Amino acid sequence: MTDDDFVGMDSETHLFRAGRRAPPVVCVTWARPSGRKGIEVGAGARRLVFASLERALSGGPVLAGHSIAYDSACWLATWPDVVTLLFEAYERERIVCTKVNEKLLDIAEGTHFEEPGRGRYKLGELVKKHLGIELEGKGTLQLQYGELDGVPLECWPREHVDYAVNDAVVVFRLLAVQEARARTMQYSLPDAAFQAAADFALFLTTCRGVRANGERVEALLADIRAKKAVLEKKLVAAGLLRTQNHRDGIPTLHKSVGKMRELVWDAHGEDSPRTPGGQPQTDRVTLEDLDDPRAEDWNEYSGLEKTEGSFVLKFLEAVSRPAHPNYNILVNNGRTSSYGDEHGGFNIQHIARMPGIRECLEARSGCALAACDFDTQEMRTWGEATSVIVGRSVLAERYRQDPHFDPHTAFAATLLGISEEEALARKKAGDAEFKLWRQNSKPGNFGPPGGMGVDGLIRYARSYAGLKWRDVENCAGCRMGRSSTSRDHTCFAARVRDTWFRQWPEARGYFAHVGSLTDSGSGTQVQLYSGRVRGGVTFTDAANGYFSGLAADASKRALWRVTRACFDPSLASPLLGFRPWAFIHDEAICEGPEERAAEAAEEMRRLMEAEMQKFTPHVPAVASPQLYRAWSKKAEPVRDRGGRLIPWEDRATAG
DNA sequence: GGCATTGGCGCC
DNA sequence: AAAGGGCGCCAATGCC
Repeated sequence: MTDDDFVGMDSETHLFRAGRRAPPVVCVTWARPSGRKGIEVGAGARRLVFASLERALSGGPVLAGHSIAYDSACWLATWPDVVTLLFEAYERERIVCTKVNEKLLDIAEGTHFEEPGRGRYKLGELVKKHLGIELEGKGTLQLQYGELDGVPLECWPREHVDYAVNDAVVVFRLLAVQEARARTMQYSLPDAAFQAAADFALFLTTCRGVRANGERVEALLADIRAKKAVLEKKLVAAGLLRTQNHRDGIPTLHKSVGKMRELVWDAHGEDSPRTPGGQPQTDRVTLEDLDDPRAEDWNEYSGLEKTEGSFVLKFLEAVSRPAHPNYNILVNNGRTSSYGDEHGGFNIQHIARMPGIRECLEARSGCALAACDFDTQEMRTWGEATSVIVGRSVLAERYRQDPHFDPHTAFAATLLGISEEEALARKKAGDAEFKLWRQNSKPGNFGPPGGMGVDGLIRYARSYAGLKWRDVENCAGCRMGRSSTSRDHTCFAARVRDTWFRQWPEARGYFAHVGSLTDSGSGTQVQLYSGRVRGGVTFTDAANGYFSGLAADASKRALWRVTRACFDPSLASPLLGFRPWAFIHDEAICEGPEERAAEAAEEMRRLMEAEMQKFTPHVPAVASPQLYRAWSKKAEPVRDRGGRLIPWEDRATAG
């Protein structure tokens, strides 16, 4: 590695806090492989950043940093006019991140995992692991740079200068180790710079943060607590809730899982469904089968506890100041993840869809949320994957014939033994029975592509929100009915799976290929188009990987395009001034002035479809925009007479 | 008592 | 031959 290849960079900043996740820059350091290095503050730091980006764009060294998305966001916050240069540098793959690289390499090796809260990918940990160096000053010196802002460099304590410069030095030393690792694996990290760009986009999303409506949160909390109080009386009487003295002396109620296990055992004995650890299972589906009011109360109580603890209490903190959901750019299958922290952040990718929950989060005053999600994204990417791997895909052909093809209606028609024309007519007429069949056919389309078997399909169908196969009547040859148990579903599930294989004949060839990858138990998968590698995959990992990873790549590209349009004035996009607000796998949501939101959402659709189309050349890409003030899963696109999008209003919470 | 693991469950 | 995957988080329990 020479000075022409890379320059390691790092920034020290003021402390971040709620509402300021990208604080002002205090100093910027740089280091070259040859040993040259330096530190700049104030106007010098600004000149360094601009010059480094300009050089990178004109064939000079690529900028490398650890979590450089953070540095980039701080540069942008401190010097807003760096925006076009910065986005252009990311776009042209002139910025890379050693944290992203490390994850990509670990995933390729099959050794990627994250120990919760352990910071396995922090600079200090990686430097210790790969360079055998213990970095001094993390958590102490690092927190003191705010006090040095404005102080001339010659007055800085030596250790503060050395600490900052050293971070830039270890970055390119780490990069050298990563390049060597990549060489041994014969892996060129083809999407490293792109993942770094998407990481920047996601960090900007975190910076924006989300606000909650205090009245809605309070009302929801009161409602939950009232419902809990009613159930508590009954569950205490049944011995399923016990009081325990907390150490501060306040007695609190706790569920007695042991007692619940006894009820399951009483009902099923040796035949009880078991957890992997061998205990009688107490999940929702098992308890529903008990047909015991105590178990019903338990299920309802558990749901309320989950809603209160995981969602509503988090929203409470977002009432008086923004909360900042965090994102992780890369997990094993190529997707992102989201997580909470001690600063009031939370995992925004698992907020319940149940009406009333998401609605607590809303746009700031004068703003609307412009949202756009991909239509049946993973069905389309499976169609793409089978087109490429098998050479022919009925599913892809159907999408090409009709970009708005509905695979669930088609599959339900086959299951029911009726024609697609009749199915479509019944769907259009609002036929309730057909609607139920369509809903019940979804697990059949979602599960089997990932290699799901009959038992798995039953479990999936029974836990699928708002769906119960026991409600499917008239299943010839089955004993399906209101009192059916999980075993009675086997016949239906087997029929669903067989029908699925007939519906999409490309499935045989797909699984043959996936099986050949993993013949020896585990194998290596190369992602279509992006070339990202994942090692140590099992059959089901690989079966899922092709379509979920492809969808993830497309969605991240789409988010990048949307984010750049929001920030970079040189694009003069209708999205300019809007800010990405959330990213939920197949959906992007931006926040911005209500009066421009319609055009913004339409532009999101255009950009997202264009990006997705690059990843599914055999299948048309379709995305749907919509507007709302409060987040909701119930929302639908609403247009005025002129066809212009207007914000969707929830009848339940309007007024 | 505090930390680690398990079971369950929310999302896609 | 057969085979859902990916997360993060909470409460209860297990363990030292």
